[in-house]
Amino acid sequence: MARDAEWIIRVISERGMRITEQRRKLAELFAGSPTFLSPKEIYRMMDGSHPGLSFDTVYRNLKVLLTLGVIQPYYIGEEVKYGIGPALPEHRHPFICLECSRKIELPFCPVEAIELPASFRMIRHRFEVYGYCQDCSGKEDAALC
Amino acid sequence: MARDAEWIIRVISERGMRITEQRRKLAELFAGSPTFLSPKEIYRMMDGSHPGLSFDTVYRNLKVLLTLGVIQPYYIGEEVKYGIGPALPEHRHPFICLECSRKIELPFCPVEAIELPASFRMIRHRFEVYGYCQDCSGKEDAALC
DNA sequence: TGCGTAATCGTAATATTTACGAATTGATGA
DNA sequence: TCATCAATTCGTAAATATTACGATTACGCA
Repeated sequence: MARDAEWIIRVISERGMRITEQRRKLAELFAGSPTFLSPKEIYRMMDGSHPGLSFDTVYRNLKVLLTLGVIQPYYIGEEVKYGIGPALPEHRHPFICLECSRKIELPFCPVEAIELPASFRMIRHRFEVYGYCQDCSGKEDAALC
Repeated sequence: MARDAEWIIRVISERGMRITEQRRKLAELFAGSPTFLSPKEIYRMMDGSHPGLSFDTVYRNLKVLLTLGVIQPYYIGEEVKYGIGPALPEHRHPFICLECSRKIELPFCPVEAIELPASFRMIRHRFEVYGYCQDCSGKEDAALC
């Protein structure tokens, strides 16, 4: 299932929502952009093909795409930007209890927010957190890091 | 060097800036809070002891503390919050090139933004990113993840 | 092609952050 | 201790970002 503009359009349509010119353009923007996009950037990029575009339309449709799981927010610097789908295939990172070895899946991946210089290419990563789980809290500290 | 209110006050003073009642209160807030604080939360917590407090004062002093390296911003959910110093002793995580094994230090630590349930305690973590560096980009993709 | 309603526009309201002159107050030296 | 002066704060407003809403438009369906 390629994550292109048509995929986005199909997702919107399958959920019973209408395909407007604005949403089609938005899908093309997200599918074609190599960078994450802020609402203001999206507004500027859409205003060319849709003069008189309302900010309401941009924000409303961003929420639609978020709800549908088509895009995700990334908090870069001090602003919120949006990008198509998860950056990598779905996966989880573990929280590992030093006492009971219980493994709990963390609900996020730090790589989603990473910005490397353009010339670098990220292929894979490893992220593990160690500590004491709910049941084992209260044990003595281990050496930090 | 304990990271308490007096430490913050000392840092401000050593840089030749004045110790005002507002800054003293701000230092106590950051030193005493178990959570990160948003500007609005800070304003509300300070307004009790300083009626008529100006937002300008809050934002200006947040910038002062940021510049001094006393606090750091964390982007939690959709808002910016601030917390005292780095969460852990200073350390770096590596970007490792799959081609030339070059190790580049990443300028951030994902743990800074982690929010675990209150009953969990994080002791240490591991974060490594693998890919192709500036010089080795253009090689074929490896299997993702 | 015509209908019903979801979506958009245009505008304004709300929230957040920054800016600035007048007044205040902390730090310094006599 | 007191006077001085500039850094800091206050009070208010401007700038920016986000959300809200009635009137209008246009998409999807029969």
